[in-house]
Formats: sequence, structure tokens, C-alpha cells
Amino acid sequence: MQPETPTLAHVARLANVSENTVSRVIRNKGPIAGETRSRVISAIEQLGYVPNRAAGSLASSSSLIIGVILPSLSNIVFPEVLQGIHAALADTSYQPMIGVTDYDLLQEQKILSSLLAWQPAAIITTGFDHTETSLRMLQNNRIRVAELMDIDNTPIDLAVGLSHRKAGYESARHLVGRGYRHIGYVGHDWTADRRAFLRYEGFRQALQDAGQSIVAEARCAGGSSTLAGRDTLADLLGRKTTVDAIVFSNDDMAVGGYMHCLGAGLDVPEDLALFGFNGLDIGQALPKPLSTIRSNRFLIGRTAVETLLAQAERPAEPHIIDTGFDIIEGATA
Amino acid sequence: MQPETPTLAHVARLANVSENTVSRVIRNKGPIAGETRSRVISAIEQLGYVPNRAAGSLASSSSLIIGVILPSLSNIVFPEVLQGIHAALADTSYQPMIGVTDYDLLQEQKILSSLLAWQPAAIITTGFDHTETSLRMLQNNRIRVAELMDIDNTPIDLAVGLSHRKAGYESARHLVGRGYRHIGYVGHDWTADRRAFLRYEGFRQALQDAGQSIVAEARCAGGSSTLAGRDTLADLLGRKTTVDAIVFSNDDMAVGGYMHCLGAGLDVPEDLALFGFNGLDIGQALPKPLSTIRSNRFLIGRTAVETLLAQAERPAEPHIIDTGFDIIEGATA
DNA sequence: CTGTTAGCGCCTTCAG
DNA sequence: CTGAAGGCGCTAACAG
Repeated sequence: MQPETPTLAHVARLANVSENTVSRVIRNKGPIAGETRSRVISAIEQLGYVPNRAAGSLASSSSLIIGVILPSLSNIVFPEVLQGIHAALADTSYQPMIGVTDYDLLQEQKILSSLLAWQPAAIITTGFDHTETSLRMLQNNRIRVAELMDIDNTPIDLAVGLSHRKAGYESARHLVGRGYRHIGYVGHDWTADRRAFLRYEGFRQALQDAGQSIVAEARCAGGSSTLAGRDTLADLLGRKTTVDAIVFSNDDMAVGGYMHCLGAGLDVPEDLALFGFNGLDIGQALPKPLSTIRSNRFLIGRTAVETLLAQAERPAEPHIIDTGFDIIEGATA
Repeated sequence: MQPETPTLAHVARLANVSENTVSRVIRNKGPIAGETRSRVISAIEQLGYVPNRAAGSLASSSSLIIGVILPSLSNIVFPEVLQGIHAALADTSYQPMIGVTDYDLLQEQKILSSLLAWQPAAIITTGFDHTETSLRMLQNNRIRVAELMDIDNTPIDLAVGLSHRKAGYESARHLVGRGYRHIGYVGHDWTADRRAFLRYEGFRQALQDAGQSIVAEARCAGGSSTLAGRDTLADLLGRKTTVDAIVFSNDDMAVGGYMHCLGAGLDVPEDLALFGFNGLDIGQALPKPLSTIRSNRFLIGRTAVETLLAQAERPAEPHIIDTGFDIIEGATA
């Protein structure tokens, strides 16, 4: 009753050719007579044949899987990267296989090993921090590897992202250019988020280059969130330091800061200017759109996949693609 | 120079057993002498052996892949479901393989076919709407299938979610109970989001049962978003109908509505009460936490995986798991 | 408790 | 332009 699922052999018999020919038609490889091809194609359709990917992978020792390793899904930034990856994969036969590390390098290593067991065509991961073992696995494997988000370092094969250091620098320049002279910082824990730290570094450097310094700073424990942004800004303002502008570690925190100002009756930006990072929708939907930096997450994901698929061989030299960033003027700074 | 990647045969030789024994140790299957097992394990570790999943899948005609089909990644709700799926998969050897349909059933069918080509252990998808072909593929395949989010219908195998009709009903009851008598609705396009429609239906029914009706309603074209919520509420209020409370199609829309009130100088809930759906963090970070319904997305994903993995065979009767919902009182209604 | 024997379905290599 | 042969690495079924 279960109709036996068709294999290459079934298609071949029906089309009166060898299995090999069918395989060639499917993979668009080698010369095929037009007439033969159409005969094969109609046999495939007639049977509703779908190739068994496991068999294909085993025989060719490489699969149509793209391994994707993300630090988190709760930060909307990474689903957006994933969207870009999906968009680029949509018209191909590749499928993403996903792992989430929770910002834990050992977890990354475990996931990497599971993913490599599928002999994926490429691995996409985040940042430059990996365990020794992870690095070794990646290097002993000639498959392509993309490291996303950050470009302030040398990748194994390909890096796609933006300079967080530069982005941090520019946010300070923006505020200084607008005449703010008492600039503070509100952020979250850096240990898991090296990029937030790089932005902070750039920010500090820019203030220094402008003859200023950070007048006050507060960081919460744990990751970024709107609630944490609200509470951490409240903390900082409780210290009564004179502050006229705040750079936040990202938009989540900044939106939280905005909420605090609303609740506390502070006018933004007259009483306090706010500046974020990422350019999330939620920031742009505030009564006054958030001044921030757009970080093109979708583009990062899409570009990575496009670049990886364009060339199956790992290039001799590591390659870096800067997807850039833009300042969103907004109305809060 | 490339150290040949070790296979079962290498491990077997080193441990002085047959390949089969190694395979049994790895899969924890069949009786193995303790001494043999530890010899095999140390050989595995010594070689850094990682099983080739493609070969395993081919031989067993079933893989450690869980196919996951989501309608979208831009709505934070689905990444949250994905988190739940990941959490339940974390300590297993299963890997999720993900597809995104953009709310298009034909796209779902294509993704389903690609996923099935990997002979996954199970398929997790969303809602009850599928093409005929998709249904046939799922039914001819004895693998387990979960349909998430919604339980207002009969699933193929397993449904995990909540009754959106009931949730809509309860939101109206809440508002009526609070004394609101001029209740409106602000939503987005239902054609792609059947669940939003079900909530609306329940909402309408509850008002009717209470001898009331929807005094005004506005729906934007396209999906839900904070910006759309802001603009659509503005539209509705522009009509000058008397309204004292609004039920939104979800929290994104409701947060947008809150933003409109802030900008327009309307006091919430004195001038206008707002009620959402989902219980997103952002709603709870508003100066007044949003009154809404918590929909337990993480739990839905986790429960689905746990239930699917608990039993490899599809049960005789379709099964429904209600993950429920809670009213979050909040301060906006 | 362990080993032997056959494939799983496809792709690669080599002939023709 | 097409076909035949062999094997990818693992697991299932059966012996012993």
C-alpha cells in the first residue's frame, strides 16, 4: 500500500537510460542530448522522484547542507542574519542546518563537530573567537568557512560584517559634532559580546581624540534587553553626574533608556540625548525615532552565502567583506 | 598531510573488534560487554572519530534531522519557537534543518519536499493549512509530524499550541469585565495569518455574548509591525468614533498604538485602553506594561520536540497538546 | 555477547 | 554523448 519511494533506478528504467544519465540530468553535469534530458525529466515528474540526499552525500562526500552556528536567537539581530542566509539559499538546493551556542565556545565546538558529521558544503559562524579544537577542525577541513558580523580581525577564510570599532568611533563623532560635551555610556556585559566591547573602544577613542572623555558609565550584568536598558540608565542618572547624551551598547538598551526618560519626564533629546546601535525597527517606531547606526544584518547573511557559493574552493588568502554601516540621524540625538 | 578522517573501520581495527560492535557502542544498542565498550570508547577518543551521518542515514533510511518549517523569521514569535526547539534538541544528536515559507503554502510544499529528501526523523510545521500535495507527502510518510501554534482543528499527527479563538474571547471578556463599553479593533492582514483571524472571531463572539459589539475597526494591509500599529490606530481614531479600548491583533501592533498615544498626548488607559497578544518583552518594557496575553512560544517549540522524540511511531489517533495562555494584567487596560 | 554478510541510493571513474 | 562497475561509511539481519 505504501507506494515504494522511487529511486534513480526507477527513473532510469522508465526513461530507458542508465542511472548514471539520470544522475547527470539531475545535477546538470556533463553533456546530455536534449531529447534524452526531456525524457528523463518527464520520468522524474511522472514518478514524483525526489533524490535521496543522504545517498548523494555519501557517494560524493559532500552535502548540500550549509552549517550555520549562531550565538543566540533571542537577540533579533541573529534571526535577521538568518533571514539573509535563507534569502540567498531560497533558489538553491542547499538547506541550512542550525546550531545555537548561547555564546559558549565549547558549545560552538560541539555543534561544529555535529555539523561536520554531515559533510556540509560550508560553515557559517559568528565572530573570530573559537576554541583551539574548533579551529583545528575547520582548518583540517577544506570546506569554506564564513565568520560573520565582525571584520576587525583576520578570518580563517571569509569574514563578512562591519568594523564595530569604527561604528563606535562614529557614534561618538556624531554626538561631539552635535555639540554634546557630557557623554555617558550605558551597556551590558561584554564578556559574551566582544563586538559591543569593540564599539565601546572605538567610542572611547573618538572622545579622546576630541579631547573629551566618558563622563559616566554603567553596565548591567548579563545580556542586553529593553528592561535592562531602562534600569541601567536609571542607575546611572541616579548618580547625579552631569550628562547630556548617552551612547548605548545597542538599540535594545537604548529603547529601554527612552522608556525610562518617558517615565521620568525627561525630554529627549533636550534633557538627554540617546544614541543606539543596530537600527532596529522598534527604535524607529518610537515617538521620536532613535538616533542610531544601521548594521545591515540581512545583507551580512545574504552576502556570506552568495560569496561562499560562488566559489567552492577556499581561496589562498582570507578575504574580508565590509558591509558597512550608516548613521541614522533620528531625533533623539 | 591531511590526516585521513577516521571511519568505523579504523576504530574497529584499533579496538580489535568488528565494525558492527563499534556501531552498537555508538548507538547504545544491543548488549555490549563493559570491557569491550570501554576499549571501543577509548579508540574513538584516540582517533577523534565522528560518525558520518550521511552513511548512517542511508543505511538506516532515517536520519537524525528534524525538519522545521516556519512561516517567517521577522516576527520574533517564530525565533522564540525555534529557541524552544533548540532547547529540547540540545542534549540529543538531532539537528534541526530549517525552511521559511513567507506564509506561502506552495513554498511550504517545496521546502517539505527538500526536507523529506533527507529522511528526517520528524517534521515540525505551523498551522493546519497545507496544499493537497503537502498533505499527501506527509501522510505517505510514516514519520512524525507536529503542527504548531494552533489547536482549533484536527492535526495530522500532533498539534501543540493554544486556542486562538479562546484567547480572543478572553481578551474581550477582560475588557468587558473592566467596564469598557466602546471597544475597537486594530489589526493587520488576515489572509496570511489565520490565527489572528481566529482571535478576532473569538473576540467578536465574546462581545456579542456580552451584548456588545465592535464599535470601530481598522486593519492595515500586510503584516503586523510596530509602525503599522501606530499608523492604523491613528487612522481609526481619526474617524472620531467614541472608543475607550482597543484590542490589537498582537503586541507589535499594540506597542505601535502605545507610541501613537504618547505622541498624541493620550493618556493610557484613562483616555484609551490598549490590549495586545503574545506577551513580548517589548510590551512589558513600556512605561506602563502592556495588558496582553502570554502565548508561551518557547514552550510550544520545546513541547513539540519532546513529544515527537518520546515516541518514534505516529500514534493511531491525532493528539493535541494545549500549552495554554495567561492574561497579563499590565497597566494599559 | 560478538562477528559475517549484504546492501542503502547515489556518484565517480573509466570505457566506449 | 552514454553505460558499466565499484565503492562511499554505515546499519540490519542473521548466525554463532
